[in-house]
Amino acid sequence: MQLGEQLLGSAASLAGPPFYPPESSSARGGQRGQPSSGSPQRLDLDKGPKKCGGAGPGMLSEAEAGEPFPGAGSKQGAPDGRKAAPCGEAELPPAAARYPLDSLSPERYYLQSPGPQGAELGAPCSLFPYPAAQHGSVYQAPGGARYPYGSMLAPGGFSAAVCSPGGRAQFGGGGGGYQYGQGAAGPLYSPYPAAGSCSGLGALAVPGSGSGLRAQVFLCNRPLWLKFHRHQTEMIITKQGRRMFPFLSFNITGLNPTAHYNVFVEVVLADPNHWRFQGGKWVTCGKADNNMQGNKVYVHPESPNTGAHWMRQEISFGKLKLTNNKGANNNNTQMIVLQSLHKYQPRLHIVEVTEDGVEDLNDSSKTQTFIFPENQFIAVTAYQNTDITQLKIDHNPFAKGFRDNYDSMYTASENDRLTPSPTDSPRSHQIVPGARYSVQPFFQEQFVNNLPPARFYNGERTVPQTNGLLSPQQNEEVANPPQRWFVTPVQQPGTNKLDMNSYETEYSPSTLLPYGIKSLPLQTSHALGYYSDPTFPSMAGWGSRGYQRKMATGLPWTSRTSPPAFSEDHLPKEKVKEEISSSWIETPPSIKSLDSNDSGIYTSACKRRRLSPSTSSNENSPTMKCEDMNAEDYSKDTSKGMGYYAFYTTT
DNA sequence: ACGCTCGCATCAGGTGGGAAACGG
DNA sequence: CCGTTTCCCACCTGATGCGAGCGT
Repeated sequence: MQLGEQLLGSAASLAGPPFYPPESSSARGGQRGQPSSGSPQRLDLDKGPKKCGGAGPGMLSEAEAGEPFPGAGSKQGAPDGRKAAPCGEAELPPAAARYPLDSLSPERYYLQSPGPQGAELGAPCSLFPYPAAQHGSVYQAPGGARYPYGSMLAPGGFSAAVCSPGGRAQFGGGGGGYQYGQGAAGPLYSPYPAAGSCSGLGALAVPGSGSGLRAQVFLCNRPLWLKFHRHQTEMIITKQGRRMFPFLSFNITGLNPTAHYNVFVEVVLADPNHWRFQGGKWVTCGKADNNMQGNKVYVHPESPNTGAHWMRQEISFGKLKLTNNKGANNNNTQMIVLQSLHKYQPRLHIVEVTEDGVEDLNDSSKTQTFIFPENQFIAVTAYQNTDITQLKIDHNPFAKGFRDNYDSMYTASENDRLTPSPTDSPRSHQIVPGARYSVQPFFQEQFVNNLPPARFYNGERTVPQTNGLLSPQQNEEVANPPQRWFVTPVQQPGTNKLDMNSYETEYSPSTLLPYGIKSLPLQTSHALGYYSDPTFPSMAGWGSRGYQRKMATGLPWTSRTSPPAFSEDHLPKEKVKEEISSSWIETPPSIKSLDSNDSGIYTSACKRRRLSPSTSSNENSPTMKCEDMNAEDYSKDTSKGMGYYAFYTTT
């Protein structure tokens, strides 16, 4: 409990949003009758909804501005994928017990970043750690104590969204605080730096610099999250629990390789409002019920583990499930209990612990919290916004059954078309200035890519699609790299075809590395990801099985170093190549041959789906092209798509 | 005969849609 | 009556098991 609270507190402080005593909101929450089902407590809402109307616009805009992008989802692969991992998900991670999640944050609100759109999505900064400095303003919660926003932030300022340990003290045990923030206060807390403010990397905290190591976290599938966020991400919650999609996937750097850490995600209210989808927009209506009880924390199954372990590969929370069933939470540590129609903010907590997993509650400096505003989402029992639905269908492999056909993807309304228009699509990249590519998130492709699996194989896919897929905003990001994106991996000449074709090559987060990162031998099949071993966590949505399968084993995994220097310009292509090449993921023993993978996926796609004649999967299909593609070409393409990770750092 | 790889079948589980049920 | 939640459905992915084919 304490830990949880502390964490929260710290997080809050860093995030900027202060924690407030839950009083007001909690009171209402308690009234609700059926917490379990999560139904939005109508009591409060009832009145609220009507009110909403008015509030709508403003709130909406924020919501719409969307920062949300979910990313979760993967299935088995993932967690399990890391079979090698010490802790099985099935088992209650030791750490889990330690974080009484229930007590943690149910009542806290996370101050939502105001989210100037520009700042959020478009701002190049978004990819960078949010500068703490900008959060300097103090947000005074109604009746609450005031917490300086960024007070906790590292001096360097980068911690945008990061909560520093020190913050805990401020919150005292009171459990209660919550961060507020709804849009109103906007400017105050947002972790988002003012547009363009993100100055440079220089500001970034360097791991190890200063007192104590400061971790830096990258949101691996950020592009996908952003895409959802633009429309205000929605996450389905069900009694049995529903996986997030997109799911949370991070890359961490800056940890002490030998120290042990618990890594867990906490989901807290992003604002004190109850939301309702009205008139095609999300509007606030009434107050949120912050009394909702239930598990709010999901401890990564591999916790505790060494810093080296966490930094070695991508850390995915693909198995994390969201539920509205209070009753299920105590027993099920894989589920986080939420309330429908409430906006939530996931937080990543990294707590240094002893080898046996015991944390030092007296040393707040050992806790670091990272918040990515684009991860905000509204919990729903049924999708409200069709744009979100379409995004889910287009990107979540398990929802392929709902894709009429690939063509449809292209025929979708321009407004929200998820997939690239003919011009945007795959080949558009060719037209796009190289500069953009460089910035372009490599990973984006993975997540953003709407194309059917078959398309994934296309070697070109990486770059091209990315561009095409990017929404205008995203494109902007590309143009002005919001955060730092890492260069994509380059095909290694020596690798086999599979590798070439494999997603991992292109998409695997692992492949994306910040400059200067050194590769480490990959031990486990792959990142802590949840998408099956083969699959990359970050791939969240795609079947990864195939691709991974024949990934060359033994390829060294590259660990990331501090990002500071990411600018593409600074990255020598050669170096990138090296890194990429060295970043291959090791293939899990269980992995089958590539052929089976590829063929399986690819063929199945062809068989099952009607491929559009013009944009046939073949055309885009990496399968063919990838093979032909030489390493160099590949590297070019990949190098274009640089970043994938949103990078946050605590200081 | 043994081991390995590949292909196929099967199963478990995830997904959104739609209709029904529920509750204010 | 309306909004929300729940349940069931068809479809899909991914993991696994089994047998066939091949090489040693």
